Amino acid sequence: MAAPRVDNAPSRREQILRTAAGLFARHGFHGVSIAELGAAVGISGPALYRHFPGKEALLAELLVDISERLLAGGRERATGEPDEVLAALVDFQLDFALHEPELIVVQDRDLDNLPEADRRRVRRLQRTYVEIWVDTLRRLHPGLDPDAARVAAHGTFGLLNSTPHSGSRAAPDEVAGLLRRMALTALTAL
Amino acid sequence: MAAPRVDNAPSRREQILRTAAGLFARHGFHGVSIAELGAAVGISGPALYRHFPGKEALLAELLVDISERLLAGGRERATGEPDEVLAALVDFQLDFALHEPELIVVQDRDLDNLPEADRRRVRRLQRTYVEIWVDTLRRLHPGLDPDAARVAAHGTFGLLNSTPHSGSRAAPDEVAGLLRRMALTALTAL
DNA sequence: GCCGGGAGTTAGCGGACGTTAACCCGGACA
DNA sequence: TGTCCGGGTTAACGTCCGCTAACTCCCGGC
Repeated sequence: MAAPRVDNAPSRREQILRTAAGLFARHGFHGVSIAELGAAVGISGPALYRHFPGKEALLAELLVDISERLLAGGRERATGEPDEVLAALVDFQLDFALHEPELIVVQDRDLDNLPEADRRRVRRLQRTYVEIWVDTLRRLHPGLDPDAARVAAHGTFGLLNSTPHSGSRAAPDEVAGLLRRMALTALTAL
Repeated sequence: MAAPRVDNAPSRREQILRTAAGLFARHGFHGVSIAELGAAVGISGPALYRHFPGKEALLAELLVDISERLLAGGRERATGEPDEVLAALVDFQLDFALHEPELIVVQDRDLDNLPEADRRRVRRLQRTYVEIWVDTLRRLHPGLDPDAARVAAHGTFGLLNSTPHSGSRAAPDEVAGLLRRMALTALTAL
């Protein structure tokens, strides 16, 4: 009975997750109460426990889902000529950052509010995703130091993920084009 | 039992601020209790109120100080040929990010845990700092759209500030060199 | 027409946290 | 030498929060 219902539209659950992402992004995990979250989806307080075993579990589901989606997206684009792979990875990460900025924010803000087990799992997923970037960069620039590649990858994430912070009201595709160009240009400096 | 006051020893206040920065960076503002913070500096709990009127005031002092230092550093380097100014700004921001990663983290993680007044003040300082970058970029690339310049500036911050997230144990000056090169290269893509 | 269970409600518990109160103590100095 | 006072202590208060309990209601299947 505790088995997850794999129905095709548990809309409440998803609504809660989406709303939680927004609130956590704005106020931080500890800055959002169960009651507030409930109110934000139109139910109140303890009703959330009909859908999630607890607040931490909710955060865990959010973060695991994000990192799994990033990893899956990365894997889909990992094969081929390194320059094309890199371009695809940049576009993918950029798309994610532009379309779901809350998730980007939550992921690096509240990672350590997770219980140990989930945190380790998320870290593992993230590390694997980064390794795709590292491998691609090293295929493109043979002899590049792995640590340097890792620094470059994280730097590129910072660049591409900067849109949530800049709160730019400029036209989204111009922002996208600019950041893509900056990222690809930066990565020629290796 | 109080240690004899050595002149250049950091005062209690400073010790508290420094320690708070580290703890806030690791666990977030709401994730650190007054008692924990007190314990971390060797006193316990309410003694902090001898030095600060409250927890929020402590955070405010941290954040205002950070953004004032950034702005001051930016202003010092703002005059001269735009390419040289830009290089100096990159080096400055990079230095800050490498030497005080906790402050970088706290600044964009806990900004909205500030009381209104302080938050507005910090935002203002930050905006002014960004404008130095924007002006420099537009002097370097005449006709560059101001919004685009702003996006580019924030992107560069993201790139340069990525070191706290990457937790790289690579040699610091190699990291610095790599990120500086990436940033300056990226900014040629405008 | 019953009835079983998913989904919601309010009441309440226990613990943590920020803050205040009341007290203490050691040293600088008139 | 007596007195202030800065900086520390512990106790306690009030609030908020996560979570549980107990109850209600709607609705689909037999």
